[in-house]
Amino acid sequence: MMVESASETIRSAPSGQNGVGSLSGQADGGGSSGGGGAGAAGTAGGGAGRDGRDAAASADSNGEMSPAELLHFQQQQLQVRLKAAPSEARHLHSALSWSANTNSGTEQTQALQVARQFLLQQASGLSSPGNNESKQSASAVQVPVSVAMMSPQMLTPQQMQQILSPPQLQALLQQQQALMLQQLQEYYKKQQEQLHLQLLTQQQAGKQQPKEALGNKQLAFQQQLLQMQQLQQQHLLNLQRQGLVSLQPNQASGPLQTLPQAAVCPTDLPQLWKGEGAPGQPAEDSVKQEGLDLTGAATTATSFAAPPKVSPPLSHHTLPNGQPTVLTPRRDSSSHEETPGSHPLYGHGECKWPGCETLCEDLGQFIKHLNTEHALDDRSTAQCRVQMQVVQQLEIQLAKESERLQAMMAHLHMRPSEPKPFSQPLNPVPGSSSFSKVTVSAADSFPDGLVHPPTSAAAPVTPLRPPGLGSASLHSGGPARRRSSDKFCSPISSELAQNHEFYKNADVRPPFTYASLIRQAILETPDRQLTLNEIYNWFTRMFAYFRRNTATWKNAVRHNLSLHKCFVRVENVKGAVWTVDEREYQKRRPPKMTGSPTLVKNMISGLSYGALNASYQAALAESSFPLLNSPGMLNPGSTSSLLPLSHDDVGAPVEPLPSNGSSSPPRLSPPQYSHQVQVKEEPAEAEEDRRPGPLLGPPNPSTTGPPEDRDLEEELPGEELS
DNA sequence: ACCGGGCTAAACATGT
DNA sequence: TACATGTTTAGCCCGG
Repeated sequence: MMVESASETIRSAPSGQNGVGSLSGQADGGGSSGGGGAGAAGTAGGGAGRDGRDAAASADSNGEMSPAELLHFQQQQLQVRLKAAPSEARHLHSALSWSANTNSGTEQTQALQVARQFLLQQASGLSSPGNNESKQSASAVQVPVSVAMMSPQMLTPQQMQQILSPPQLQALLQQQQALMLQQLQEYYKKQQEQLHLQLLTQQQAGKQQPKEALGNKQLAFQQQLLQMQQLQQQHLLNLQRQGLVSLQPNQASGPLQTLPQAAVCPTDLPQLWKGEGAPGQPAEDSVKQEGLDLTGAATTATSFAAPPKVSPPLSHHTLPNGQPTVLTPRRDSSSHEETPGSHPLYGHGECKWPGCETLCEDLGQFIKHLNTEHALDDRSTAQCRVQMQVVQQLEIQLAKESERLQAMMAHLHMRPSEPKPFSQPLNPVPGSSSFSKVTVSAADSFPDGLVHPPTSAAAPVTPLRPPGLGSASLHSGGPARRRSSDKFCSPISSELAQNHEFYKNADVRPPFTYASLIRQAILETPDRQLTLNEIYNWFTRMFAYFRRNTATWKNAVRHNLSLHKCFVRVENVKGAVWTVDEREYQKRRPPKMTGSPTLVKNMISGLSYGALNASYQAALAESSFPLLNSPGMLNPGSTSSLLPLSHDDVGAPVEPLPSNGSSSPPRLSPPQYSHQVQVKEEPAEAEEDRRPGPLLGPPNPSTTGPPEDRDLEEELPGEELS
């Protein structure tokens, strides 16, 4: 045992025990075990739905440049961005190509609009610039998501550490980064050519177009840019807050790392180009029109300032002259790649300053040039901003790609899981008996060792999807680990409902405590009572994880039933059944929550994400409440689409608290609880008694609501009790 | 360091 | 006797 417990923490030992599905195992009585059925189903997707579209940003940019210039600039921007941002490029590309084909002015405009829409959507999370608060919340939500997508880091470093060993962490991070970078780079290359063509065509078309149209487009793009900037900045901030950035301090090459820096110091931006530099020297492309880009930059700058603090208040402090001073221009180790003697803005004998290709014999000359031509003035500032935007685009793109990657991994991981990955790998090692280990194996199991690290990958991925997954799988590692989640778990029902398929098919240990699961099982039934065997069946039916290691978890179930007062054994005609005494159940945890400090804390965090954001998010991630139920439960519909958002904001913690319960449905009245308790002694009566209760009457006659609803209700009451 | 909650393992009692 | 069901106890881990 000792050994096992030790391993438990790590969760790596695969033990599977009698791997063979123990499903039937519980043959005896009740038997309704009915096969577990797996309905596969959709991966649900949850997928991030956050739709952006709101981006209201009103564009105001006053056209300070001529339409032609604007177009030019615009194209420039596009090019740059495209180079950097593959996926976006894709969209823009499609839009552009479309226009190119038609070659008609209007159509082009449409194409641009499409592109713009796309951009707006990307910036979705951002709300109207005018509203700081809303902006914040939005960003809060969004950031996490994207961050999560970016890598396994979605979990807080601590969590990761907890779950994985340092080497594992490293490997994961590197894997992820490498993947993403690769992806981006590849795409970038592909798109480069196409974009070139597209841009050319667009240019032609553009010339024929009325200037007004161009102006509009420009505005649109500017808006987009602004939004992007916001998004990115927020994102970066969050990254920093969450310490994610720190995680990958070294890798200088990828966009990933560039991002943080970029956000921090405009001067570093150029590096971005350098780094990618490969294909067509972006710098050159983007530059080509010095005059323009200045204007362009200027324009942007103006628009920038104009709108209500577009720039993220947090990171950037606006200087007196309106320039955003971005934190410190710290030259990080990474950037140093480029030899000490060199300068990030100097390469190939020329100045890499956007829009400036001035040739400089040597570094000294360059420095001189830099100080004279690119001194701290409005122009430079504006250019910086533009560059920042570019970087932001990249960031966004990266986030999107990451998201996609995650989704892909999740997808691949999940499906196969049923048939192959999960079950097989896990079982293999029957040797040990502790099932806890099994879980681990799941993670390891990723046979290919590919990216789809179910667990690892999944974790990050899941933020959206199999919410539980991330944490769950990870947590699966240790029994205890779960605990934390449990606190928030109360809304298990919703969680389960949403990830039902996932847990059903994935051999992931659910992030809930036995007690909560048992309760859930019982509450899901119409009469709210189950025999032990039925509980077993529920476990195996609902969780693939419990189809193995039966002995262990069954013992745990029994143990929990006996141990917790909240589970009441009722002698029934048929035998003994177990019921839940909500009052007791609520007492259990609420103690902490209800208490106040903690509770309040949680509440607050849940309500005002702004502040605790980072930590809170981390907590959420850990808790594995992906979707965060509370809202979801209430508004099932919304949930899915807003997953990310809801997830973040919703205060998971809140749910347990009845406080807001008021909003929710009626909830149980205290009396009901008592009913249940009573029930135990007189089963038959008890049942009847319950029904009277508005909510309870589940099954048949009186009441209606699905089990879940009841849960909610029940959960809420807790406070009162406490 | 302490405490409480949670998980696992086991021993033991009972009933079928 | 074997197994299911319950109850208890003990040890470990983790987070507050």
